[in-house]
Order: sequence, then C-alpha cells, then structure tokens
Amino acid sequence: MKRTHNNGELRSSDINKTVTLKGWVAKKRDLGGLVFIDLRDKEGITQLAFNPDSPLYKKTLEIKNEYVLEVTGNVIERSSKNKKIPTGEIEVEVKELEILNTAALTPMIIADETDALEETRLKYRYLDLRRPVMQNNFVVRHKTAQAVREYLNNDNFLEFETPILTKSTPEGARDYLVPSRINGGEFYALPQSPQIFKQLLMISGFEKYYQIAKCFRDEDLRADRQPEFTQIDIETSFMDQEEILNISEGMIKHVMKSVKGIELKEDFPRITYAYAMDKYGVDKPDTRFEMLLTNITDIASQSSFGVFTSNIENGGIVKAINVKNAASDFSRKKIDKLTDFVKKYRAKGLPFLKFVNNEFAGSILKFFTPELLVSLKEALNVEENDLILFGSDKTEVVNQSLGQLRNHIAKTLELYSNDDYDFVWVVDWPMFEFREEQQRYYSLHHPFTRVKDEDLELLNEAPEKALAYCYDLVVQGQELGGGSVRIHKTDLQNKVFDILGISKEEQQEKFGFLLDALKYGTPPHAGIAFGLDRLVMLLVHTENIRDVVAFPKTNSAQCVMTSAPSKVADEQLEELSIKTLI
RNA sequence: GGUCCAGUGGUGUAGCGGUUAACAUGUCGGUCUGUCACACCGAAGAUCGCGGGUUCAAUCCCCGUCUGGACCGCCA
Repeated sequence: MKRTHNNGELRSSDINKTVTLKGWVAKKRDLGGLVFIDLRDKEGITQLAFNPDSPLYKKTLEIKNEYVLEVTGNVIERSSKNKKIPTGEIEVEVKELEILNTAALTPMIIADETDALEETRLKYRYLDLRRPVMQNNFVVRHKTAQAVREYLNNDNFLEFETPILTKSTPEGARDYLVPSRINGGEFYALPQSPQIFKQLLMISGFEKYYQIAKCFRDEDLRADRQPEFTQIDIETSFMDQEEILNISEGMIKHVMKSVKGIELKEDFPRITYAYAMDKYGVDKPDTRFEMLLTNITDIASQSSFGVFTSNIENGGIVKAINVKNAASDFSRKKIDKLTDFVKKYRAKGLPFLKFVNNEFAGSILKFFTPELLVSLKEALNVEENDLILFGSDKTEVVNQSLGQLRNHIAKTLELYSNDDYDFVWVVDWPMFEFREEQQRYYSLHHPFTRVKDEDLELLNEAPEKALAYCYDLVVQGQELGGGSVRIHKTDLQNKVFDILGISKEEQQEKFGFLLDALKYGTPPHAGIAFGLDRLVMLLVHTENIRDVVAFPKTNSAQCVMTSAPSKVADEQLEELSIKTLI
C-alpha cells in the first residue's frame, strides 16, 4: 500500500479520513490494553491508537522501538490533545498493521535529546542521523545549496565540475596524494580548491563559473575543520572587486531569505584588514559586541612598569581591552583563569586594573602616576566597575592573545546572540607576510592574488607592505568566505612567484600550464569561495562541523563507522609500486 | 609535534586506597482503558578502555598505551 500522508501533516481537518502511514516506532506506550505508538518519519510524529478490543492488540505486543510499520486506519479526534506537536489534535485508529521490519535494540535513544557520547553517535552515524535535529541540519544544508544554485543560475552562472585527481602544487596546505597505477611512482593530489581550474575556465571564456566543490586538505582537524569540506566556488571574468562583493552579498542575502526567512536590508559593512587587526586583534572579527582593543603603547611607555617599558624598548606594543561593568564579576581566581587562557597564545601574563569606587585598583597601579591614570581612563573610556586587561608583547602576540580573549570573555558573559548576523567584509589584505623562521615571504591569500595597482612598485621595495585586491566575508567571528582579483598577466605572476622564492624551474614544473595559458589573452578575472559547511553551521547554530557533515571524520581523521583509513592488501600496494615504511 | 579533559551495566553519569561498585535511562517480566518523558511493582545486566608498576589491598595513586573531544602549532 502507498502512503497517503506523512507523519507530520494530519490535522483536525483530516478527521474521518482513512489514511495509510509508514514510519519508525519512536515510542510505544502500553497502558494495559490501550496502546499508543508514536510513528516517526522525516516530517514528524503521528500518534497511533489501538483499543484493547482491537484484533490488532496482540500484534502490538511484539512491537519495539525503531520497528518499521505500515498502518492503515481512521483519523479521529483525540480525547486528550497534545499541544506540543503539530499533529497533537488527532490520532489514527489503526485497522491494519504490518510490521515492515524489526529493529535490534539501538545503542542510543533516537531523539533530539540523546544522551549518547559523540563517539557512540559517530559509530552508529545512521542512527544518529535519524534524530530530528540532525535531519533538520541536512534539510537546511540542502536548502542552502539550492538557494545558492538558484541565485547564481539566475545570474547566468554555469555550474562546472573540475578534476578530483589533479596535480600537487607547492604553497598552501598539505596535499592528499593518490598513487597512479598506470604511472608507477607518480601521484595525483586531491584538490585543496579548484583555484587554478576555475581561472583556466575564465581563460576559456566561460565568464561566470560556479561549483559546489569538495576540497581536501591534509591538516589537523578542529571543531570547525574537516579534511574534506565543501566550497561554494565562484569565478568571473571582467569583474572588479566591487562587483564580486555585490554578487556575493546578494547571494548570501538570498540564502538568508530563502533558508531562514531573514531579510538583510543593509549593505554589509567593510573594514580593512589593518583596522580589523588593530581593533579586534584578529582577521575575522566578531563585530556583535564592542570591547575593542585600544593601543596604549604611548601611555604605557611613560609608566614605571618594567614589563611594559622593556617590551616597548624591544619594539613591542601594549594594548588593552575594557570589559565594561565586569570588575565585580572577575575575582582574582577568574582572572587567573583568563591568564591561563592568554598563555595558550604565547602571552606571558595578563596585567589588569579594576575601576571601583571611582578609582583604579590592582597590583600594577603603583607603576602609574595620577596623570597617566587620567590618560588611561580617557583612552579606554573607563567607568565605574570596568575591568581593564592589558597585553604587552610583540604585535602579533598582543593581537592574537587579546583578540582571542575578547571573544572568550564575550562568550562567557553572553554578550551576543547567535541570531545576530553581523556580516562584515574585511578588505585590503596584504599580499604577503614575512615569516622569520623560514626567512621568506608567504602569500596571505594565495599566489594568484593581484596586487593593488597603486602598490605595484612596493613589490620591488617592500613586498610585505603591498596590499592586494583581496576580501574575506566574516560573520560572528568566523571566516565564511574569501577571494581576490587574480593576476591575469604573465609578468606579474612570474614576479609574485619570484617573491615567494619559487625557482624558475619549479615555476615551470608546477605552474607551467598556467603561465602558458596566461599568455593567450587572459581576461581580467576575480572570484571568491565560501565554506558551505560553515554557512550551514551558522544557519543551524552549531559550533561543530560534524553536525552538518553526514559522515564526518574524528579528530584523528578517521571514520569510526567504516574504520577508514585502513590497511590494504600487499598486492594492491605492489600494483601501485608502493612500499610502506610501517 | 605539543597541552588539557574524558573513558565505570546497552546508553549517560556518580563514586571511593578495603563498597554487595551507586543513580538515571533503556531492556526483560508483571499490573494498568487516554498516554504523550505514561505510572506503579519486580528482575536481569559491569573484565571499572588496555598493559605495567606502587601497595597487605588499585576502578581509585604512578608510568605507558589506545580511543574520543577541546585547543596551540599547522590550515596559501
């Protein structure tokens, strides 16, 4: 028999209808003859009722949780209604009952409020995914992808597929390698992103490309990082930064509207990378709350606090954040905890001052003259019961530690809501950073990013000062996407490779095909990529990427359900001309 | 590569240098005609992750190891 309805749709208007339902037994309640079964499917739960005099009563005795049933019966009004669920007005008085399948005792409760540990959930992922919350996550994921396609299709973008078996390139993340059987001793790499292919498609003249692309990076995992993840990948010809930002903003707004019903009317604000680093300490600022970093190096240099003065003499800086009206919330013990927190980010300590009873208090107070305290009060806009936390170190350490501390404190004090979508563009990124340890330049974005026209000369003099046509979309302190205008001329691309210290030979070996292609009338082009997983995380309010990936990997990059990765037969290795060291 | 947290009936937790290893839930049996976290009565269910050490005695303390999680480094 076919289903006539799903388990989420029957209402009192359906009373007296004869219906056929299918689904899983979410819960059985036997009151001693009178039996209720909550039948669950993708759409919801409908209560089935069996009277004690029903000929089916006997059959209900063998039914257990997660059995799969097909029932036919009449929709009747409940004598006691349940306002908690949409179908709570009615129930189905069952006339025919077929057990489509039995179910073993499940290792976890199939309900939103499961008490199972993540390890158990991952091992029995197919059961975990039966839970309505998880089902909803993947409905949202689907809707998001569809909204993206809808928006881009309407704007004449073409959806492409690019190779999964591709070429290993230097720079960037570690590659996942795939051995070639036919070409023994040689390897494909899985793409970290379809970057070069989408640029080549622009050279081919397709003008507007997009792909919902799987990407692979062999790096350590985090709560928001999986070795394989999905990007909404976009590239266009003849567009400048402004046009890319507009298209992207339109797309995100379309997603918010069609998935969440939220209309974002305002333009997304834009801040520069330099401003983000200065005021938030991080390149992905959470702009839902203030508590900005304030540079007080000048004031600190006049104090007699050796930690500050010697640091400043060594070229370091001093910044502070003002935690408004929180002095009384932070005991010595709690501040010690904050100190431990910043130590993770290589800060050596966390000096503080409290402003209570209209005066400063704290162990470092004695190093400040009354005049300096006035300056401090002004610079940090200090009011009654404020807590001032200081960072004193090299610029990078101060920014990172105070920036992370800012987020951490805001979280503990609940200074924000997850329903506050504070999209912000971070623009004007530097082309390169110079890493002392390796003594060489690294691309901040990637080696195909175009330098700002006005900074072209800086590439010769001081590459680290050159800014790029480069942009990130940030929301709630998370990087949601990023992109750049690309280099479309061979000489500039050569120059950037040179600055990165890639030899001419390696340029030719690794990127020869791109350098070649650039010669044949490459149009100016620009693009962007968004993390689909992170976008869905944002929409379903989870901090765990595994909640939005159907079959994710654990921290150690394993799948506890399938036990991948695993050993293979020696013959397989031999065929691939491979020997393992272990 | 490193730091921290966790691992105890099916599931989730408590516990303590000597316990009959506790609680909740689930499971099984029984009672029950309006439940919806049904209720009530009863029962079964544990190699306390694994290996070693300290001790008269270790689930508990120590070392190692494995697994999961959070983080630093890493992630153009």
